[in-house]
Amino acid sequence: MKNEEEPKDKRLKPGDAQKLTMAEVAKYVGVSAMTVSRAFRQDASVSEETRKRIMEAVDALGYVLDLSAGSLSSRRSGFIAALVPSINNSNFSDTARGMTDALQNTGLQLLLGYTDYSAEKEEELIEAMLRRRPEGIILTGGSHTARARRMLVKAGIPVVETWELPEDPINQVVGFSNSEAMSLLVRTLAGQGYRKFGYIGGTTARDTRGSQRRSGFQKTVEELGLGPGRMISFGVPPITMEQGGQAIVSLLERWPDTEVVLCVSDLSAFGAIMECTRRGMQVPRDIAVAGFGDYEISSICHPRITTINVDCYGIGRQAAARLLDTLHTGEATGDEITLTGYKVVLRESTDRNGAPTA
Amino acid sequence: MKNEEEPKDKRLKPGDAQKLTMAEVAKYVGVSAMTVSRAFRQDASVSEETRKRIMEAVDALGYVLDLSAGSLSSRRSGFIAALVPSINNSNFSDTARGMTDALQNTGLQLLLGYTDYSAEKEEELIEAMLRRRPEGIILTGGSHTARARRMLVKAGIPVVETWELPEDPINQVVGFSNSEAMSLLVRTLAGQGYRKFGYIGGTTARDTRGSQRRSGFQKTVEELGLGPGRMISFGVPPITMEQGGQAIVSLLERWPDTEVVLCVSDLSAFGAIMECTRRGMQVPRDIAVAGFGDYEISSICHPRITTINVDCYGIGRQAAARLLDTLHTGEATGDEITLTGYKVVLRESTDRNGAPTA
DNA sequence: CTTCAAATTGTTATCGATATCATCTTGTCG
DNA sequence: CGACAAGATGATATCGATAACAATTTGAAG
Repeated sequence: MKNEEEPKDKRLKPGDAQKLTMAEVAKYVGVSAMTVSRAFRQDASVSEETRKRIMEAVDALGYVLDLSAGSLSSRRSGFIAALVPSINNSNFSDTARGMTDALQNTGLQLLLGYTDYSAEKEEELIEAMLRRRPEGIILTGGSHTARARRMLVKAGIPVVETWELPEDPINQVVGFSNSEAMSLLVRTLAGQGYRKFGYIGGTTARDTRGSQRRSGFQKTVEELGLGPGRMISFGVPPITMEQGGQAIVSLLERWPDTEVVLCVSDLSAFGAIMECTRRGMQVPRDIAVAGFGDYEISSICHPRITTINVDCYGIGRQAAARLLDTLHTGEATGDEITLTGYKVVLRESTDRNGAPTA
Repeated sequence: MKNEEEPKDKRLKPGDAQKLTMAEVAKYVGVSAMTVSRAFRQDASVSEETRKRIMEAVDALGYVLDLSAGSLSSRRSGFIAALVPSINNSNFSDTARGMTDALQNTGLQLLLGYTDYSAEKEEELIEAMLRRRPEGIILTGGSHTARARRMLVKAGIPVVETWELPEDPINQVVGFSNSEAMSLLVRTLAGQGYRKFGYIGGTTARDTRGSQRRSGFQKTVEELGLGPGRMISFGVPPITMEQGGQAIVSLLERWPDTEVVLCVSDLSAFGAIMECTRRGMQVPRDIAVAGFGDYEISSICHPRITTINVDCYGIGRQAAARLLDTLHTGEATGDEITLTGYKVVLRESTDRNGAPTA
């Protein structure tokens, strides 16, 4: 019944993939493979005329450079590895974009992985990445398994840790103190007269930045003599918008007189605010809420959310830039800490003068 | 002044990166390199005892497999390339996650790139990706430059186009009709009694899924005899939340009696709703709004947003699964179209019975 | 005690580019 | 005009693993 005669035009013919090599391009042009190789790099010495002829042949034949072969002999993979906790989080995808942009036109390509906030997953990924012999690696945070650290050091490539200030950096750092940033937010709000502070975050273990924010909160509230903060832990980090909503409900059940609630991220803050609105409470009139991260949503939603703006994109961009520096200067730069900025963005959700809308 | 005697403990010593090779591991254990190579693959025939000894040596020496060398000789790169328009968009990052998950434990790694909704950027990226000799490639959408198509066909690897149903597929497709999905939404809302439809989208050219949604809207509104839709184009796609807000303002200025506004995505719908709220209009009492994509925000915000739920994660997962199939069956599978589901999710933002809150 | 198949390990060639050094032009300058 | 530097190109070895085939060992069956 099968009609073998049907036109198999578009079908993938195995033979189609004529493995074209540089040597064949070279033969076609009448030069050596080495010259073709040179023609692909701008620095190399090939006469303009030859390069032009070669490029025409490349076009005509449809040759595509094979970097896996190239990187073996040149001992340069052309990869930069980057690990982020999650890519569905726009803070981190902004960071990834910053890295991609910084690597533009450098001949380096980003090899991206998601750790899912897990140090074990990170360890696995680090090994998987190192097998590709990246020329540098960018990590999120400073908590790694012992084996991960060992592999990184042994790899002998520059490492940049981001988004935090690790106590014991492996190499370079591009980030900020999450604890101090949260502290600043607490002080700012306390300066506006708030006294009864609540906090919503995930159950602590996995998300180190989250726990740093939490401890910054706790420490500062106590320093200000405002007693122990009212802490709610809800769900495995990263906590969702929905969990933010659930969390604020339990927080207010337990401590109904809370004046302002700080959240580990804008996403949970947003969920919290929406849940309050839905329950007929007005933010900030009845309860003030603040987030962390300055996600797009926070400047758009109603009421707009007070938050800490973090230079996510800049973290990625600078991390990649530091790496490039180190690669160029021959890795002698040593370790540095590059601090990235953050700032409190006061918006409607903590406005002391009450009702968000008219 | 420089103290050369300082302990350079953590500093990157160039010599640290003792290029360990398989041969050295082999010598250490007293076997051949080939046996070490075998020990790394589960299928290969190595006695358990030998494998154990080798793995202990690998651990002791800190050897990490070099896949760039491996892929050259095995002619299998272990890469799957994937191009998405943007990674800051959670719909696409869900798709990326679906692909990553599907590739788990297959020994294949995702090589991810962002096209920024540009066919030229896509062409560049396709070339960059092909230089790594991926074993398959996943694209978003069906619009590619002529050269991109040529390169893809020539590469002789399976190609999966996603998120749309291209008229002339290169190879396999995993997606749905954006136009029909939008059409379904229009019909559903018309069925609820809405008559005066508005539409908010980006200026069309770049985002092909966006323009398909737009044309689905326009066609259906006319088919239903509701006259030409009221269309506002605002900003270069992907349009932001903020642009959604600006767009609905101009739409309502021009056609104040509009009953329901459909938006190219939930993000613009959200921005539109928030802007309305801010201006004292109630959604859906004064104006109904619907989105597209069922982003997390839409089920959390207030009012909750009516939208089209798309199986973003499933698109990624199935695209990768199709690719794996094709790779296993030796590429003979030929072309197929895998339809992914979508459904209308009716929520408060288009509720005919009025006021969102009590 | 053979014999032969299966299991285990080794040897050699090779993947496709690039580093390195060698060769050959060309042109400038004393 | 000779010498030498700069520019362009080529020949060969090599990067570090794996494919393919060969060799050896082991064990079960006859």
